[in-house]
Amino acid sequence: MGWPLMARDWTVVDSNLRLSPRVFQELLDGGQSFSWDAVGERAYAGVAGGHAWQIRLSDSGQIEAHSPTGGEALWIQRYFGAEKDFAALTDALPWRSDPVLRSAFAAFPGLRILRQEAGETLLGFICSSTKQIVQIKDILRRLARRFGRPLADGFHAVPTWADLAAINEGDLREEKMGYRARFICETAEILAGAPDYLDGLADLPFTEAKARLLALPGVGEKIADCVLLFGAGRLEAFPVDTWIAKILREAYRLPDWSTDALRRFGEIHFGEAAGLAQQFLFAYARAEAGAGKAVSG
DNA sequence: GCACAGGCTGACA
DNA sequence: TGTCAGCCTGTG
Repeated sequence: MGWPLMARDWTVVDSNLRLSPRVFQELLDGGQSFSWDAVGERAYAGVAGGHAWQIRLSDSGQIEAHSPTGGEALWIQRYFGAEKDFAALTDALPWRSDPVLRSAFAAFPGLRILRQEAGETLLGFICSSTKQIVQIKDILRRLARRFGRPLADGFHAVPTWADLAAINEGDLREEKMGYRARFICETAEILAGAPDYLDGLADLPFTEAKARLLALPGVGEKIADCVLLFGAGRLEAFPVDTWIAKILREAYRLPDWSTDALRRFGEIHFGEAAGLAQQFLFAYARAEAGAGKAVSG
C-alpha cells in the first residue's frame, strides 16, 4: 500500500493544532475540500496541490502528513492553515454575545479553514452545484483519472484549467458533469486566455477579487465566496448555502430574509473572519440535523 | 414516480 | 429588485 514505516517521513502540519477525530473528519470531509477519502478511522488519502498525500491524526490529536510523490512540508502546513493564528481569529468572533456561535464552537473545537489552491477549489465548487459531497468527489475522481497528470501509486493530479481547456463539453458530460459541463468549458476558455486570472484573489480588494470570480460562467455568489474562503484565504467571505440559510433563518430568527440579506448579515455580524464563523455554523447545522434525524428515525 | 441535493442563468414582472 | 423555471445526475 505504500504506507511509510519511518516516523520522520511524517510532517506535523501545525504544532499548535490538536483535534478530536470528529473535528478532524469535519475539516477534511465536511465540504471545504473534495480531495480526501477516508482510509481507516483516523486517516485520509488524496491529491492536492499536484501531489498525493496521506493525512492522519495522531493519538495526541495532531495532524500529520506524508507525500509519496514528494510534496513539500511547507506547502501542506500552509494548506492546513499554520500561517494563521486561528485561536486568535476564533476568539475575536462574537461568541460572547452569540449563543448559537458559542454552541457551534463547543461542538467543533479547533475547526479552521483550509487554504487550498484556487484553481482546484474553483473546479470543485463549479462541480458542486446541487450535488452532494459524495457525488462531487466521484466527479472529481473521474476527471482526475481521465484528464489529470498521472502521479505515483495510481493517483492522478486534479486537471488544471489548461488541461480542461483542451477538453470538449461532450467529454465532460460523459463524466456525469451534466449542465455543469458547459460552465467548465467556458470558464476553462477564459482562464486559458488569462493564465494569471486567479492570482490576485488573495490580495485584491475583496469586492474586486469577488467580481473576477463572478465574471466566470457557472460562478455565482455562493461559489465565488467558497473559492475566496477555501481557495484564497479570504476569511471575510461568507458563503450562504442551504445549511447556513437554514440556521440563520431559524436559530437567528431571520425567517423571511433573502439569501443576499443573510449574506450581508453574516458579513456584518461576524466581521473580518465571517467565513470562519460560517464554517462552525455550517458544521453545527448539519450535525444538529443529523442528530435530529437519528432521534426521530 | 417524485422531490430534492451545499446553484447558476436568463427571462420576465 | 425580486421571482421562477430549467438544467444533469444520483439518492431516498
